[in-house]
Amino acid sequence: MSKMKRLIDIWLYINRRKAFTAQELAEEFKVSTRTIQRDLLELTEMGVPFYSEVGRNGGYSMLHGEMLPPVSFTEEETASIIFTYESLRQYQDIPYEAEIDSVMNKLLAQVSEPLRNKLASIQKHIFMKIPHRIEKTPYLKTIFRASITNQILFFSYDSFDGRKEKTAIPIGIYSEHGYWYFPAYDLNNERINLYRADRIIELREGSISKTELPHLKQWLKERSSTPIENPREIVLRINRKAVRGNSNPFFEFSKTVWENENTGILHQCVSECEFPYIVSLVLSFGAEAEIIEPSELRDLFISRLQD
Amino acid sequence: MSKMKRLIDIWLYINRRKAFTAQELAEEFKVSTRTIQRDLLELTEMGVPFYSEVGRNGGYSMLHGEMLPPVSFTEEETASIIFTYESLRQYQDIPYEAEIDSVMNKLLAQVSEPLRNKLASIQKHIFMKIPHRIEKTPYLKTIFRASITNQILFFSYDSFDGRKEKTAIPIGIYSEHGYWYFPAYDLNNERINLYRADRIIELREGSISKTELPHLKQWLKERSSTPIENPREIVLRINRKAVRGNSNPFFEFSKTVWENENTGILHQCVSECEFPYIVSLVLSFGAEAEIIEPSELRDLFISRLQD
DNA sequence: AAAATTACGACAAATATCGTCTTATTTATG
DNA sequence: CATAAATAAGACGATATTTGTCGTAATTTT
Repeated sequence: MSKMKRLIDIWLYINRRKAFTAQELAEEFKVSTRTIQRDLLELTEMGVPFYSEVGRNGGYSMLHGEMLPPVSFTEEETASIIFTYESLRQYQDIPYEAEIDSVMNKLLAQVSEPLRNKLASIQKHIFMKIPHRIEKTPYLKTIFRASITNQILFFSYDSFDGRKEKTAIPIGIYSEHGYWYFPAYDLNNERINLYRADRIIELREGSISKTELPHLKQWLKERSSTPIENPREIVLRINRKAVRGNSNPFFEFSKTVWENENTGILHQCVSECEFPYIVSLVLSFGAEAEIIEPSELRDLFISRLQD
Repeated sequence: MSKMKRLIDIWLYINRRKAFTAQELAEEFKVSTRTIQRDLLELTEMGVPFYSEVGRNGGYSMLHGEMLPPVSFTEEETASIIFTYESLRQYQDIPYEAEIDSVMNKLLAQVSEPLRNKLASIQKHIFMKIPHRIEKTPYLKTIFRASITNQILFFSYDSFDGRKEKTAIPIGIYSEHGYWYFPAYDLNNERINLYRADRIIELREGSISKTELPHLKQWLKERSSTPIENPREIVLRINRKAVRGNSNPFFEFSKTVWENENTGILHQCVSECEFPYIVSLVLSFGAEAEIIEPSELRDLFISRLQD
């Protein structure tokens, strides 16, 4: 086996354990410990991050969170990384902003001039429109990290009815309409509440907790599969053009039977507590929508109209 | 210089040019041409993509679109790639789906078990809520590629008033509310129109065009900086809670003076042609908002209410 | 036909690598 | 405080690899 191959194999091998000795590697790779020492010296010079402790019970240990073995991408794979990075750049705050920049530099640094231009031009041809938010979310990365490690966070929260002190373990972060939200297990009332990241005024990191918590995706899934309370069938008459111009997800899940060129009858099953929302929606359509059933919804609509 | 270092340097060197000869490299690296030939043979075996042409004016040329030189990332940088990939996964369709998978595999393949779990758990703690769309956009990548290379596309488009045949050059793609849009230079009417990617029924690729076109970001910028036509100052009285619960970007750019605990006066400058939209908005607030000025807007509101 | 180029085999010289041995140092353990 | 188990590193000869030179062949352009 060539030396070059062995060096890479040693690199891979030591990456898989957190500690190792020269002897161990010598047996694994069937060379003398002296050779291993020389190899390790060379890997150090190449920037592979480990340190040694001399003496009994000594040995080598990986420095964590450092360089991983090199990977080689194709042009299209590199393009995919640049594409996804550029897509997320529209957010005011995202975790890993610094890392995104350094990855970008590493990828672009070593390619040829024309390819660099080609890859850079990807950035000019992609955009994600998200609502622009002025609120800063400086704690986003801390929250995200805490959600992965189950870390307790103490924070002041600017809630609906004033500032409050919270002690909670985040279970993940998600974005919607340009805001970042994080459900977190509140240690005081022992349930999972939803917080908005930009409403944190001050934050302190606590210890790692052992509590078993669902992760974000489970939580979202459970939440969306909760059966509708007080389900009610509603029927609306709507104008085709109104629906077409509207990108409201309400229409995605409803069934519409078209009566003629312009109007149709829409059936949808919603919870009774969503009636006020439906009324707002129909109001915003003006003359282009009409409530047919149930009569309570009609009444609510009319009383709102009179207000 | 060790052979390993020279091989990597040659790799980097040849990536920066599209063609080279053995002699040229021999002079550059101060070794014999025979050694260079042997090095190139080895690089070929390692998958570095170039081919040779024998004879006078021959030499080596890079094959483009293959493997790039290896890069080594830190743990956090790897995490950032996984984070951004996972964020975009919510989209029904994105370009580079296959490449995203293969990058993911390459990155996860070589790390140690615990780190792999740690990186994989990133995926469980991040989510981007975007409106779920059922419409498929199979041509998205083709459109995106065409926008980079200035390629002409022929397509059938399901437009507002029926199916139409189009000949256009896309200048980029962007997403909004879960849909993908692409402005494209229409060769028939010689202007840039906006299309929605999922409304393409059939698509054929044409030749590369030489036309000088603005790219997406320029176009978006010009579009947003177009001065407001018929600017009008509007004044609303609104309820604080209503604004708080609403994530409408309309409120981001307006100035609100709070009269007391609950209500405030909002000033905003909008184009006259947006009046119908403002009326919808105020309607949807019901009793929680009131139009103060201008009187035309009030009248429009009242007439809409009567409808 | 000549020149420029890749392709590759053979062989000896140059260089690098490796194992063994050695010495020194550090640290934990009993 | 001696001992065992580690790293650290120098010296040196044996072995392995790399390199340069030379030679031959093939291909392509001029």
